[in-house]
Amino acid sequence: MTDSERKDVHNSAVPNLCQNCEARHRGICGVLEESELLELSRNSRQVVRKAGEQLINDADPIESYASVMHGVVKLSKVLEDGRQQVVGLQFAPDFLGRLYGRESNLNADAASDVELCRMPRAALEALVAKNPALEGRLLEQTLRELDEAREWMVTLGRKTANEKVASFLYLIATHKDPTHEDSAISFDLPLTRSDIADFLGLTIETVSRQFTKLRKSGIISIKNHRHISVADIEKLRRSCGYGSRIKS
Amino acid sequence: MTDSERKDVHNSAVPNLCQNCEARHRGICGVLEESELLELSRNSRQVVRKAGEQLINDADPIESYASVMHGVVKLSKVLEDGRQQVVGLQFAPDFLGRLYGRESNLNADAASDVELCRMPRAALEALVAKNPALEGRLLEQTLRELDEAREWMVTLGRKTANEKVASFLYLIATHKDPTHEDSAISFDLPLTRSDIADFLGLTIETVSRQFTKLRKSGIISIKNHRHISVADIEKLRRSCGYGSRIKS
DNA sequence: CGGAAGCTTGAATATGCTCAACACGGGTGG
DNA sequence: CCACCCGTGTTGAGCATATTCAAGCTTCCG
Repeated sequence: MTDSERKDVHNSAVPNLCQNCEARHRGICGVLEESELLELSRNSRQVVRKAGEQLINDADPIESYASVMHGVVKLSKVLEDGRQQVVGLQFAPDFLGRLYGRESNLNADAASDVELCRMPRAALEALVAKNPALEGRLLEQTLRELDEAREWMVTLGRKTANEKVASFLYLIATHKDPTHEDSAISFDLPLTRSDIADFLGLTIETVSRQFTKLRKSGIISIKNHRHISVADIEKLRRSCGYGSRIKS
Repeated sequence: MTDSERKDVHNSAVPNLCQNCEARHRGICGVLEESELLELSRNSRQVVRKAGEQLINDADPIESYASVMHGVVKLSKVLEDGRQQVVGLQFAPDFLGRLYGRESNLNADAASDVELCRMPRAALEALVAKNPALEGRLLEQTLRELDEAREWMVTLGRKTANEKVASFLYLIATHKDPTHEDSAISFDLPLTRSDIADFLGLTIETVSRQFTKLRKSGIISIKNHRHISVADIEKLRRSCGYGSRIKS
């Protein structure tokens, strides 16, 4: 039991739903007063979805927002003829939904099995209007997402297929282990080859070939198509063509 | 003389610098109280830059922010080996600068001749902390930029060269005339072929060839390499592969 | 007028795509 | 238990689109 859990247990004002939610600490709920959290949680519901299920449709009017509690959510857009582009991935405890939007403008799907904490639009917006700190937290996340989107634009526009796939693996790896204290790391891919292709602007065949190439060159090893081991994260990083994202 | 100008003239509290600035109305300054505007303007300076001049470097620490008063600013990122990607264009009265960032993370260059209104970092951040409405305005702009970035990711990842060039022209055309009351429109390109190529993730040769193709198919006509006339904006839109951005 | 920068065009090439076959694993049902 | 199937992923061969390299043109400006 961690310190923060113990504190929560002794503090009757923290709602059950929020006890073990990451959004309570690092997510948007981290800036809320006890009374605000209580009020919001009364309106919130936990939602569970299987991998592949749609969460939000492009054209849907926005009736609720959510925090990602567990799993990976895939944001995508499609062209008329069906071509698809994944424009973002959201992990816990990210906030989900286009604030102030009329409609969503993009699709959100469960990439893995996910748990969300869904809250009604009006409840959140009322809270934002009342508490500037919440608006600040949302601004921070939006700025982070914008940075990520622009970083990815470089990948989409200027990198080779090989660099794209390496960049994707590097993204997932560093997300697993942000500090990367260790030079070796392994993880399960949260996306199918098809999703990866749509994220990278490639075909599944090309993605597959580049996986093979990275494997044969010893940069990664693959088990069961989904489990990736990276022996030396630096070597992977050097395969990315390298973006900005410089270590300070 | 417009109503708002007359009002400003009769109101001695509106600083000279701000009299004809778009940011005063549609930009970030639109949410400021008179006293706040006065305080901010005392710290602000108008800055003029020629096309091609660098405004902000990737690695620069952030010491000031700015509003675009006139012209077009190009945001870009480069890979180690020099490959470049334009990740955004900013027009008046957009806000310029990565709020809360340690360094800029991207380059900002004058795409055309530009005028900026530059304010010191501390002055703006103090104002943001004091006035939640300003934070709200910044959040709105950031959300808009995020929408645009994601829209462009589709263009970069999934469109053909021809659709990319059409999408670029459509972007500029609709920016000139957001209502597009008229089906015909003409304008000067604010970017060189090289910048356009870097925006679209193509080479200049491919961009040039697609311009020629669009011209030969009668969708656009070109004068002096820079001046574009679109006879029927709908026809151009249909060449874009079509994104989302649905008219409501 | 001459030179430079920006743009266009052409021919050959390469990178990633398409189409097609096959492999692997997990689940279902005989 | 094995046979079969379906979803997912891999591999190969041929092809298409965009790139590269090279030459020539237009516009601007001294």
